[in-house]
Amino acid sequence: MRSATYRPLDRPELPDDTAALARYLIGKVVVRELPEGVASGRIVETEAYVVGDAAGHGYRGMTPRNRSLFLERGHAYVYLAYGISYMLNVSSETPGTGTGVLIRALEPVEGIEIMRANRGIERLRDLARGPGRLAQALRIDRSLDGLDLCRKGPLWLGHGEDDEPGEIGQSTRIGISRDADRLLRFYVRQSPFVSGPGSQPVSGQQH
DNA sequence: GTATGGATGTTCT
DNA sequence: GAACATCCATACT
Repeated sequence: MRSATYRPLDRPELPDDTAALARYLIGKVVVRELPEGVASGRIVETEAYVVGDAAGHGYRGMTPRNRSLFLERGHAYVYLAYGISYMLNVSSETPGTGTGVLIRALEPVEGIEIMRANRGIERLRDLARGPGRLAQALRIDRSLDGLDLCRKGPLWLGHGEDDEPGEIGQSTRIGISRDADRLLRFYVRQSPFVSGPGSQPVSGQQH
């Protein structure tokens, strides 16, 4: 695999609005720098947790766990879900807002053997299909919480090699109950690397 | 292929 | 005590 020379995202170009940021991040690249090498992947699925959203972790104010969500947009918010899986989020909007974008799935690009070792499985499609799997593949945990993702470092965001992510679908979010009807999940329609069982294009035909 | 239940940290009622 | 932005092993159709 060629060593990709990605350009980090510029904070000023990140959309202010959380849903727009979730849409914008599709096709961008998550880069993880580890001692044994670089692992990276294209973002194929995101979810927005917006202002006034009862499903958002920042909805009820700041706690020791979620304080990174209140940073200027483009910072990492990492938390442990169900005591088992880490989740990678990108903070959004103006500082103090407490909103963000959950990165739900990647198409592996670089360092695939590193991801296989971290996950303990072989199958390419399952390496980063789902937020917990993605974090495990890239060895993301709370030590990366609060990191500036717009600067090169142990974890950062870059532009893809082309800006053609493909047709983007929109649907309800997965695994939540509050504010569950809002179409705040974005994904690459034809990609096999998006997580199920969603993938149901609410805007499309399904009957 | 689908369905179900267990593991388990943090927050909230 | 219950809920939760999940994953995996196991059982079953």
